[in-house]
Amino acid sequence: MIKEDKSLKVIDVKDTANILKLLGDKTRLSMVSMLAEQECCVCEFVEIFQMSQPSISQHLRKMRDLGIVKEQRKGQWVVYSLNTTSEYYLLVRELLKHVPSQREKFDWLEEKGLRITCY
Amino acid sequence: MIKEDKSLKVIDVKDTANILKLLGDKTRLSMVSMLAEQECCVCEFVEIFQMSQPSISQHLRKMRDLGIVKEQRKGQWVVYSLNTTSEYYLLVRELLKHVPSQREKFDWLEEKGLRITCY
DNA sequence: TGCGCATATAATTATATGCTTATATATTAA
DNA sequence: TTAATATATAAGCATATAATTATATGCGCA
Repeated sequence: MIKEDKSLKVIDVKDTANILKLLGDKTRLSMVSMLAEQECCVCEFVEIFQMSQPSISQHLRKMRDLGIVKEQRKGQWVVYSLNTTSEYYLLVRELLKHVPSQREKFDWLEEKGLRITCY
Repeated sequence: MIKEDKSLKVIDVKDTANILKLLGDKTRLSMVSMLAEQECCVCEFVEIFQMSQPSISQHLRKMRDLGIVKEQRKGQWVVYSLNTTSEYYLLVRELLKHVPSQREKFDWLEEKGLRITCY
C-alpha cells in the first residue's frame, strides 16, 4: 500500500505560478497569514493595513476569484476566511509555514478596540 | 531538546512576498523546477521556452539577483544551477514539491540533439 | 589578430498592476 | 422612508513588468 502524502498536491506550472503571483504581494500575503489564524472582516483589514477600503476590497477580490479565500456576510459586515476546500489550500498552508505569525495584528486590533464583535 | 525542522525557515513577509512574486511567473517557475533536476545553460533554456535570448537572460538575472540561482561559466557557455546555500532554498524546494517534474524538458533536448555537452 | 558563437545589457514598447477618487449596493437603525 | 455604516465596483492614473530589437562583452579558434 502506498502512503498518501496529505500535504502534497501537484498543480500544473501555470496555475501554481498564478497562485504565487497572487501571494507575491506583501499585503495579500499578510492577509492570508492572518486568515490562517482567524477570520477577519474588511474594515479590520482597512485598520490593520492603513489602506483605503477599495484597495483592501480589491486585494480580497483577487484572492476570492482564485478561490483562496471565501466571504460570508454577517449583518452589515463581510467576514473573510481561508477557503479550506480550495485545490490550492495545501500549497497555501505550506507557504504560510515559512512566514511569521501575524497574531500580533489581531492583538493590536483588540487593544485599539477595533475588533468587530459579530463572530 | 527541541527538534529542529530542517524543512522550515521563517522569512519575513516582505522578503517572502518578493520570492513568491519572482516565482509567480510561468517561465521562471519552470526554470527553477528544471534546475532542481539538473543544471542547465542559457541556450538550452532558449530552445525549451522558444523565447528570445535576452528574455531568458533577464529572467535568469532576476533570480540570480535574489540569490535563488547561481551561474558558472564553462567555456563559451554559462551554466545555471540552484543556489542551495540561499536563505530561500528550503522555501523554493518546498514550493517545487507542488509542481510536476520538468524532466521531460531535458528529454526533449536530448531527442533534438540540443543538449550541451560541457558538463 | 579577427571571426563566430554565447551571453549580457540597454532602450523601447505594450501590457499588467495597484492605488486613488467617485459612485453604487446592501444592511441597520431611527 | 431616510440616514448612517460597510462593502463593492468602475474609471483613471502612475508605476512595474515582460517582451522585443539593437548593441556590447566574453570566449574559443583559425
